[in-house]
Amino acid sequence: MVTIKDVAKACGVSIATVNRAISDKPDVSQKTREKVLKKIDELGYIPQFMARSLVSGKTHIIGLIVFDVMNPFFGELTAVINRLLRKRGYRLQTCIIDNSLEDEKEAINHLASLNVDGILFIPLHKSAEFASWIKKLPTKVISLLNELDNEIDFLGVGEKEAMETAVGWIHQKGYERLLYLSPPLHWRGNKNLDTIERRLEGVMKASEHLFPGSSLEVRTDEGYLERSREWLRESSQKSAILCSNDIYALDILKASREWGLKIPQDFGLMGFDNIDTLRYLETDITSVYYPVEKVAKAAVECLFSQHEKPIHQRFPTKIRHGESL
Amino acid sequence: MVTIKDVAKACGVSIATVNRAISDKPDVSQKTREKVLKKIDELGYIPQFMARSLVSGKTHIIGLIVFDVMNPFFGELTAVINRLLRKRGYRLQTCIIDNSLEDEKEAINHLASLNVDGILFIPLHKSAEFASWIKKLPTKVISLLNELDNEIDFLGVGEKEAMETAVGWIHQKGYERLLYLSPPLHWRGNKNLDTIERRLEGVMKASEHLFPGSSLEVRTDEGYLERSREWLRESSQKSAILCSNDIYALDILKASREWGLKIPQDFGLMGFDNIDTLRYLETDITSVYYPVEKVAKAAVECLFSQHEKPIHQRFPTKIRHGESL
DNA sequence: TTGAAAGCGCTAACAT
DNA sequence: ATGTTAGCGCTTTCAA
Repeated sequence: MVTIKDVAKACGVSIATVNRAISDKPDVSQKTREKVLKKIDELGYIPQFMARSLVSGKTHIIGLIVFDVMNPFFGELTAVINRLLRKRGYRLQTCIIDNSLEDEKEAINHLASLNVDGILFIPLHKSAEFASWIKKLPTKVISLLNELDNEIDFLGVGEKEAMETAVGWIHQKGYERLLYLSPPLHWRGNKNLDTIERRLEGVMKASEHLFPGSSLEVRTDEGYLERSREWLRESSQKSAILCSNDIYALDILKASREWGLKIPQDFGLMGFDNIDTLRYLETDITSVYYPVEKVAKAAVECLFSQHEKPIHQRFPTKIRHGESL
Repeated sequence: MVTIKDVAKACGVSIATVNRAISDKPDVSQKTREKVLKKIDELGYIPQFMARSLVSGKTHIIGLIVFDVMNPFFGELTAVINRLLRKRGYRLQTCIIDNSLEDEKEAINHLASLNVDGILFIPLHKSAEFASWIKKLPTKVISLLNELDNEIDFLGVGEKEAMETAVGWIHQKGYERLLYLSPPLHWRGNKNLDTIERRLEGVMKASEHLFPGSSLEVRTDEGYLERSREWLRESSQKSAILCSNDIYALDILKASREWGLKIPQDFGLMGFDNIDTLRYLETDITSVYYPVEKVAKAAVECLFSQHEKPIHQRFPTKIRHGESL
């Protein structure tokens, strides 16, 4: 490995001079600088980030932890954050955790140990111990989409209101019964993630009057496709399926073809996130638009702002009206 | 920041002892070890990765450079690579370059400077200078999907053969004319990327006999949607559009609805990559299956293998037959 | 079983 | 304009 020492030796100068030349310091003669830069190029010298950052204490890196890179929703979020950080002269280092709780902790730990200037992450689970562990970290941690704790900065959307609006809209369209598809509750014995909890709350609250009693069903387990089929068969009333994310909606759409059912003629369908993929479908699925750009922008601003009190910001969503209801 | 020194002081031992305790070295008394670990927990000490790696010279990090995180194809590739690396005790650090040539170089440079144990990347452009610059790096660099240079390790697929097979299949299905949609050629004055070049070659070669003369048209610019519409109008012969990637195919599919044309009744359509998104479409698009898993696996193996001669491996693709042809 | 000290590659303060 | 040196936080000999 070529070090600054090698360059210095090759140039017949001290390492301090080499450092001056590469750091654009003024106090080097033009001649020396050129000589040094030429040698650096010849030798293929690359300054070690590790050594540099050990001295400076800064990395200009922001860590991002993402648990799902297949869902284009997260791809979009990542892309936006990356762009905003680059503009500020920072780099984004993304860590993928494969829906694993152990990896989640490990990834945060790794980034903190890497001494990154901040960590953005989308929590995969919620627990009091996890939150207090995070609060003890020397690194600034911001949670996205899922609120973790009062004292941990958070950027997301008004989940409950989003669902209330969604249910209201479905009711307004004349639907008489509603099936809500949620991710599993209390996953691995943890508290429900913020989004799961609040979306469910929103659905329940709005349904109290709009879809009372058995006109609302909530389904949270893996067999939701079969159950959806059954549920649709059980009544001839006008029925709608509300999905807590677009992937579920896509699965239902796909299944509906096999079932020989038309949307919206045979039942209504609504998703959440409004992922880009929806554009390509023949059936224009109504979905809750998630303001990814706004959340990303606020997150990056939060990262660089000084604030005493923790930031908890929820942006409003809005319904993107399609043809599936 | 809490350092090993602080821990040592708090425990009344030397930093060497603290190090022994955290490094699972045998030569510490059980009592001391426990005391140290307890203090570490209390103080919230996190060993600095930078300092550690500066000493050891190892990072156990593999860098990955991706230029597009919105396309689920790359998401899938990333996820697979991540999983394989974790199994070997390595971490993946992903850098996103926003389709920018400057960022491409910068990202590689950053990872090399970070002293990662290897770099995987999907080249965004091809040039002799770029290749020789890469070869001078002290870090092992492996290119994926796009071959860069004879001496730089490469993993991908038989692009030319894939396209020959695709064209052959289209011909076999009775199509009489073919429109091939390729990404722009000689982007920003660079040599064509390997995939672009070879796919085009494959199309040309197979078409020589199967779609001679004006029965083949190649379109490479941005206005391909309008041109496709026109091209379809120009003849009543059985026509097929072959896309060099699924995103183009999705765009054509979407446009075809606006055009009031049915697939495959009015024209045939074929894509490349067989991205997961296709599953959700009503029209089951025929596409070339890209063996992502195999490529990822080979790439990771290449990373850890010692080999004198550069590795250049192309996996076979196969057609996933849908209903669009 | 423990401590002292060298040194990883670099930056920055201080000398010359 | 250039060189010398301390030290960033850690690991790893070498002594004790």
